Amino acid sequence: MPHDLLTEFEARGLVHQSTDAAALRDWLATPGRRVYAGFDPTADSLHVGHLVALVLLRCVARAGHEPVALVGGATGMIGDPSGRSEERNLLSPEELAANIAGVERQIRAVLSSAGDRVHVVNNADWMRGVGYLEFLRDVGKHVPLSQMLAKDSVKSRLDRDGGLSYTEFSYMLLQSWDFVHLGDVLDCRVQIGGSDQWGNITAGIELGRRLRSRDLHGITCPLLTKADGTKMGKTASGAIWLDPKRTSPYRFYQYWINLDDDDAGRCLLRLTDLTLDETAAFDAKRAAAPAARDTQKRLAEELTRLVHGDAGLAAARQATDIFFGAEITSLDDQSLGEIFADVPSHEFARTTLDGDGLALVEALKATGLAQSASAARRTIEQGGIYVNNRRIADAAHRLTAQDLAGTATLVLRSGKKSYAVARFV
RNA sequence: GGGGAGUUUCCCGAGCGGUCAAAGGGGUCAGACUGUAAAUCUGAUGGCUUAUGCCUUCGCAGGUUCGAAUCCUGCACUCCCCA
Repeated sequence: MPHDLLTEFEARGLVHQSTDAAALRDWLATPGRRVYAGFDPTADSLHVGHLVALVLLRCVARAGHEPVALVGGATGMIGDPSGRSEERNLLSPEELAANIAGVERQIRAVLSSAGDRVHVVNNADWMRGVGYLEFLRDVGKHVPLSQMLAKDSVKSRLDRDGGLSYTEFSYMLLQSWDFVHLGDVLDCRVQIGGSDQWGNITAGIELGRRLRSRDLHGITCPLLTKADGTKMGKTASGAIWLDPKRTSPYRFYQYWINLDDDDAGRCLLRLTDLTLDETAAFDAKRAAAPAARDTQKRLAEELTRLVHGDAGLAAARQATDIFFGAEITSLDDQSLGEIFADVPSHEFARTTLDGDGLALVEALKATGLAQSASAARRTIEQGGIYVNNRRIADAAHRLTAQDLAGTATLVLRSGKKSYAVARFV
């Protein structure tokens, strides 16, 4: 590592706010320091928005320190009001348990390259046994209400109609205590998080000072946004998840491939392992030959491998080759099944192909590629429908055995990127 | 409590007795161009066995009329002003 961690973060545009930089550098000058980031199990999978924090932790490991990933088994029961405009619904214990398992697995997978220097902890492990009265006396007593009320996350909510419940208000105390506790047991003194976590982080720092006379530090990274101002990782059809069951490796890969030039450049810098020299080289290539989209390809490759492994990347690439390739003529069902595994599919009775066959319009409706028969007809007439990547412009077209790509499968496509598989069994 | 304004198709917003499945914009979906980009341009955008056809839709329920999103009555909700 040519630089210390903080300099590295700064060079990659990953610092939004931080506590005293000199003190931070000083503490991080010793290798093997522990730095933590928390992840609340609000769903059974993390999404792209969480990727930044994970990447930060990976960066921590690369810099010779030890990342601590905290899964919020306890805090997840409460719900963080930060950055939220409305009160959260509480999760059931079953949901929570499932979410914790899913999130923890993903964290371990993404951080696996850092080996045994990674610590994954769950704050439920130390919060479970803490009694309410005990907590109020040991922690609550040391947190001034004036400071809690001054936090933006609290203020903005109090100004709203919905307000905020005592439960969510207390969230800050739990996270503060986590920070102090990790200082106690792991000598972890730095917390990193998204910019919306600044209030919670500083609350923890303050508690550490009061309770332990300990110097804690915090860094927040800017929210990743796209050039158009929207959040990175959000699409019209929802978030991009890390769980392949929610977002297939192919769609994950495609998300990055489709980023525009500037966004791709920033993501390469912020989300990948590439050295600064390497990212600079990509900047140059992009300026010289934007059409080659080298940046997008490398970015998609790096991140898909990080999240889905080599196998996931291979599948995504193979699917991409087929999807954006020529007419599909001779592929066996097995390959088709694998390549299109993540594409919506629909089964029809084999006999529907007999005689006149199955109306294309019906097939489009059944697979969900068209909302209604009318919509299907319109799209066909506008030249937007393809069977096995061959355009069909006749709205009255009927599918027969001749249209099969494999022995029992054919591939439907609407527009450039929406696919569906029809299987005839 | 008194007075006023409003509720239209995914969203905003026109329409104010027939020519209204309803202008315009946004969004979305296709097409062209291109780099699986941006911008731009074109078309489409309630449903149906695709039909100068039928059905559903203009807050809800009734009514007037040959005919209503448009008029009347009641109800619900929203907003504004005066108390």
